[in-house]
This record gives sequence, structure tokens and C-alpha cells, in this order.
Amino acid sequence: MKNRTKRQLAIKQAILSGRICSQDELLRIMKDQGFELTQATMSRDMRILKVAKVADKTLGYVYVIPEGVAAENHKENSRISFLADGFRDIQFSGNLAVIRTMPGYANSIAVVIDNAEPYEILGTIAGDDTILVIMREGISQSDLINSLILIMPSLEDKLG
Amino acid sequence: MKNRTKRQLAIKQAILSGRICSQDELLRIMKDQGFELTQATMSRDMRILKVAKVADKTLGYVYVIPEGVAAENHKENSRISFLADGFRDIQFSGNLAVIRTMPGYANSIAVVIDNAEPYEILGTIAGDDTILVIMREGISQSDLINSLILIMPSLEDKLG
DNA sequence: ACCGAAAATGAATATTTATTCAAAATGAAG
DNA sequence: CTTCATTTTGAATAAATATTCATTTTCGGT
Repeated sequence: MKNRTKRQLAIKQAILSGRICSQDELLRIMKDQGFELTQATMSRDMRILKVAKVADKTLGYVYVIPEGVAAENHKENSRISFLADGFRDIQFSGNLAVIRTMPGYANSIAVVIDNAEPYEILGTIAGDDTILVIMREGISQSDLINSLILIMPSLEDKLG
Repeated sequence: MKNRTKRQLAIKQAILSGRICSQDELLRIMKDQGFELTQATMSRDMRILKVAKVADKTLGYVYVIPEGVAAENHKENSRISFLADGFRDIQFSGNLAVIRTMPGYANSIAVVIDNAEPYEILGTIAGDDTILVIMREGISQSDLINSLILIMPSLEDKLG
């Protein structure tokens, strides 16, 4: 499914930002970001992501991703953030992208990308400091960059 | 309101036991325990107690009390938990309760109790290792203990 | 004890969230 | 490229939860 993974990532991000008060509100935000979905799908995503609604002092209620999940999540997030630091640059040639990294980083970063199974990417081949990314037909350079940022948000600094 | 505190304590306990799936379910449990309330009040209690509903593998959804949603909350909780460690014992005489603490703890614990403004307690006077608690008329010893547990949950180990 | 003011509550209702059911999309195998 | 099984989805609906509004209860000050 082209969108599901990306969509849920985006939902998670939005909720971690911490100002979401209802599914409908989040729904509008998602639509602004170009996702097409209904409240039914949103509710299902919330279940999958183990999102919870709790009372909040200032706003009435907010959505959160509670402890256990958050801890796990946090760990993975900081690992990804750490790896993103090893990212040097990206260049394109036809339907290929070449990512250069600091020595030893290429493989770990490639694994992160592969695990996310982004629609835009058919596969990757990693050496020690270089990742070859085979892009799906019809995907633009900016599409690819966006998908990378979704996977590794801290890349935005280097790519935006 | 004599019952509000007790009721909320009971709700908290029920939720911590961990098999509550809906407010209506909890409502029935509470009524079995002799509390009289409606779903509206339940909803309000849930907000006050910062209860949250999250997806669960086995049951569909369960209610939880996320231990540290707000960092602030967490900080305060662990401060209270720390102070509770200084609690030694409690004894009663008429409408007075005498709490003995480890040296130096009495004042801090008394402040926590005063801040919570429990219905059952008219006021406290604290020395260095002793707190005098003046109980409201008609309050039983177990009422008082329950109110203390509500304020400092980790006291349950020492008082239950 | 009596009187407001403030808090708590229930009934009804509005709002929000989950699920059902049918349709569409995807993937695997021939 | 079809076919069948599985997954994903939206629309409608059911179920659950929050809030409004009127009433009752509680509390503090006479």
C-alpha cells in the first residue's frame, strides 16, 4: 500500500508534536499534507499506533503515545537521529540516487530505509560509505527526498 | 463531598487492575461497590484522574493511567513517592491522627497533604518527625487512610 | 440556623470514536 | 495476464465519551 506506512509515520509525528485534540483535527492536518483518508482509517491508525487521549491542563484533551510505546519509540528515534548524522549528501542520475555517508554508516542507514519500505524506493545497495538507491519509475528527486525525510526526520536540516 | 475522594480512589484502583474496557463497564463495577454515579460523573472523574484509553493486544481497548504523560506530573509524582518513603506509621486518638516520619520529613509531607486539601482533614501541624492531623468530624480511620493513599499512592504498601 | 456563592451531579444531548459491511486495491500463484 | 485470497479503505452506523444546562449539595460567612 503506497500510503499506509508514510501516513502512519506522519500521524505519529503530528501526535508527538503534541497539540492534537481530536481525530478530526488531525484529519484536516493530514489532508493539508496531501494524504487522502477518512475518520474511519484514522481511527484504525490510532489503534495501530497505540495512541491515547488524556486530559491536559491547558487544552481540554490531547493525544499522546504513552510510556512503554514511547520509550521504545524514543529509543528508535534517537538511533535514527544518530545515524542521520552520518549522512553526507545525495546526488541523482536517472532513476538512481547515490547517498554518501561517513565511513561505516552506509549499511545501517540503508537498513533503516529498507525497513520503512518506502513506495518510492525499489531497493538499496550499501557499501561502507555509499548507498545506491534504485528509485521507482516516475518518482521525482523531490519525492525521494521527501520520503527520506519522513523516514529520518532530522535529515530535513541537510536536505531542506 | 465525602464520596468524591473515595470514589476516585476506587476508580483509580479498578483501572490499575487493568481490565477495564469502557466507562460503562467501570460504571457497573462501581455500582456493585455501592457507589452511586452516572456516566457523566464517570467521564469527569476520568478527566481528573488523567485516565487514557489505548489499544491492547488481547482485549480491544483498555483504560490506563499513564504514569508520566506530563514531565511535570512525573516529577511531582516521584517527589511524592520519595517523601512517602519517609513515612513511618500512623496512630489515632479520637479525631486526631499522629503520623511519625523519619527525621526531617514531617514538614514536607505535611505540605503535600495540605496542598491536596482532602475533605477528611481539617489541617495539620508538623514538627521535625511528627505530623498531627486534625480529622473532620464523622471521618473514620479508614476514610483518613484512604485519603492519604489517594494523595500518596505509594503509602498503600505501608497502610494497606 | 440562614443565606448566597461555588462545586458537584444527573439527564439529556452533542460530539467523538470505533466498527460493520461492501467495495476496491494489492499480492501471490498459476 | 487472470484468478483467488488478503488487506485496506470509505460510507454509514453503532457505540462510547464529553459537555450543556438545570438542579441539588456543600461550604463559608453572617
